[in-house]
Amino acid sequence: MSEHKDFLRTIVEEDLASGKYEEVVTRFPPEPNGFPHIGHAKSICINFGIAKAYGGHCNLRMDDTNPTTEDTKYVEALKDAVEWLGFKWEDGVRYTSDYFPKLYDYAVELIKMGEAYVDSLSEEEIREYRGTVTQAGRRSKYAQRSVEENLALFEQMKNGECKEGEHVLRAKIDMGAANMKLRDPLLYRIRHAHHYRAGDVWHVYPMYDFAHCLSDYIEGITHSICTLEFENNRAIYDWVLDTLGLTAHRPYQHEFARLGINYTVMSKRLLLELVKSGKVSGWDDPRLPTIAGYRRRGYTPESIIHFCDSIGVAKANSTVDVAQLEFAIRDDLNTKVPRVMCVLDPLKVTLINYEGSEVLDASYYPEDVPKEGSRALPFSKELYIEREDFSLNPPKDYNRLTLEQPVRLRHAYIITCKEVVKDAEGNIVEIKAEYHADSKSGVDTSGIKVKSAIQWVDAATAKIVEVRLYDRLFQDEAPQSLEDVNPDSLHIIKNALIEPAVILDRPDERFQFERQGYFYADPVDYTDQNPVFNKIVGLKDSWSKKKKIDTPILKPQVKNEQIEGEVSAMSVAEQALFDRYTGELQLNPEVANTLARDAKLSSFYETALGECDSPIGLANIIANEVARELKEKEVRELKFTPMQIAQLVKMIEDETISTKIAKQVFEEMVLCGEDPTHIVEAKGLVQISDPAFILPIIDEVMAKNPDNVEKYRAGNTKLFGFFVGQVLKATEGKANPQVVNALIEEKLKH
RNA sequence: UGGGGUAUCGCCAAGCGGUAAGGCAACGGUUUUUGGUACCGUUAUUCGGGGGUUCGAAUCCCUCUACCCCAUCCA
Repeated sequence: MSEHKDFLRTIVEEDLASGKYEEVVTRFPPEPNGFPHIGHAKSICINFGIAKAYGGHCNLRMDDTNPTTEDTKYVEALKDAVEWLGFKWEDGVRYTSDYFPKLYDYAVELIKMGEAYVDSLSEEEIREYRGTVTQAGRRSKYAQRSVEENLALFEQMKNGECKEGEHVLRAKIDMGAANMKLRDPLLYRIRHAHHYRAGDVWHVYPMYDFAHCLSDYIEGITHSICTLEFENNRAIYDWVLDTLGLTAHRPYQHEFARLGINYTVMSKRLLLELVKSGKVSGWDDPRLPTIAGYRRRGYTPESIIHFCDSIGVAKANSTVDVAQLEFAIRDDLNTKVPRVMCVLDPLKVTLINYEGSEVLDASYYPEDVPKEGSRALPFSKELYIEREDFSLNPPKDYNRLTLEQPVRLRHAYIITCKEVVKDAEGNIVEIKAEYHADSKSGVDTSGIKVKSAIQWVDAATAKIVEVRLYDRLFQDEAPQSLEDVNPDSLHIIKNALIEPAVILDRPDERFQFERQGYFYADPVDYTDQNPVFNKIVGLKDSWSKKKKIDTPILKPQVKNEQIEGEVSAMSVAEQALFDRYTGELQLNPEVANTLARDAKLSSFYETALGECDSPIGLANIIANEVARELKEKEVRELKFTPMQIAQLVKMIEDETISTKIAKQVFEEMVLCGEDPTHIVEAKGLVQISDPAFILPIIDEVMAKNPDNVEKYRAGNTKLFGFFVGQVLKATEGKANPQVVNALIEEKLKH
């Protein structure tokens, strides 16, 4: 993690520091109705990570309130994912279904309080009564049922005496609420379904909005962290807990943006479609962004965690470039994994001047990886190299084998091409080459300069392996449907050749096939008879990139033009005020506009005007500073009065205080409502304009930052603000900024 | 369209009135028996647009724009 804290950690730290909670308790609450994907990994890292970082704990809870979609196989997958990532949950796995009895009791309590009712409208009617985003809904006539009737009905619902859809339990909140979620949300619905865990005892099941907040409360959760789409639900979350009076040590919900990655999909629906349609082999298909998929592909838990840490946590919807994920796995594997040689597309090479065979000792790790180990590498007359590593008509900057250009066989000798053998169609089928006996790796005395070293295998001892190459599953950067799948996302090479140590010694399960990428022995299909390797990720390849640059694609640089919308017209009264402000009072039109359009502001202004005859100064501070305070408050809720603002403005006008100090004083007034004159007096905030006092401070600042002085004099005039800021800070804001500016300018000249 | 959110480099993302962090990507260069790694350097006079307040604004005020979420008996 970088030094900065994300907003969630900032909140947690504040809550801990203020004593709101003694210990942080979080939870990861998936619904067991699908396989977890890397978006869940982000949530896991956040929830478990925060708990760990602040010495608290995190629960794993299955949010299983919908019996028709949930299944044990998903809870297993969820547990696996958390475990594989290396996190530990507190005690056993929790289940919302375990709280069903408690939840039922809370519902009964709400009914008794008159805060919930049994509604018997049909599903369509409920929808209709809910209204639309612009129109208020209307309440069902059943909302008038008595507490007794509601109690009896709810009991019948629980006992299975009602049909599905016949009744629901709803909270009695507000059918006209602007927040649609608050229009008497459903709390319970009837389901005569078998619950994978609770069995058949229940006939009513709680809805998310009712169950989740209470489950959090029951578990003593402090910070209930979820994704952005639940922002509107927070109002119900708070309503339920507050209405039930569960306010003592209650949790609060905080939302962050879910993870998106380009060229893939994260929606449960699309993932399920992919699996069901057979476009992928299963939930653990290595092309899928599921945890099981990444795991099978060969990603390490460390790489996933580092990735999640690297992308940050914020509230802006965003799509992370898949390159960032690929970086995380390369970066992790680079220092961990042995290097071996594998030839994917073999081209035979016969060494015409070599006889017999030998065994080379080759290190598994390059010099820059601090790990030890080597393997025996057989070498003889017949070898295979990668077809790509030989060229008859080499492009510019081609570093590999050509008719004229020798190349080193990694860990072995330098070879020179002598003859190219072609078949009837003109395809190259074999290279006849000479090796240089005095060029053996490590004891090279040949003096031959080569431009690169290439991988190879010994024909006699190489093993045949299956290699599965994966490309992005979708061809569209932001795929919308299965239409966008990449038809070419899987390439299976049945006859790749690999050096024997990989198969015989099995020094690891992940390897770097030199110059190609990182590969993983498939945990499912690998057998001794048919070894299978999955390509995790390729190496960075600046060569193939370079070749592509020959045909540069010029993106048309279209800058979206901003459309200026129309400002709504002022009412007659507002217009009259505006005219007076700009005319008689000489206010800036913008300030006048702000004041005139806001009744709270204009009345505040009018009152203050009676106390002080500097209309412009008053208007500025009211339209800017006071406006902020009045955004979510009424005038009577303010601690300060128009008269006090008038006093403040007077002090600015007679230069007792600078505008900077005025801001400070204002902050104080907002909090305590004291007279500005008192605040100024108590804190000694009188402005200092005497150069004799300021000059030494400037000297000090300049002496402390000689490099910045130099930079400024070299032309970095942006640093001017830095110096002013430093001097102001040193005087706790009391120095007259205008005087400081003038003095610094003078000082910095030479 | 009511309400709730969000906008800082190609992609993430710090910043909370005083020098526009960092990572990924890209581009140069050095080292290299992996066209890998590592290392060095370059890449935002500008923060969605326009105004305003201020000595000083990405940060405060006004306003406009764009995008996301909400009208499942899903979570």
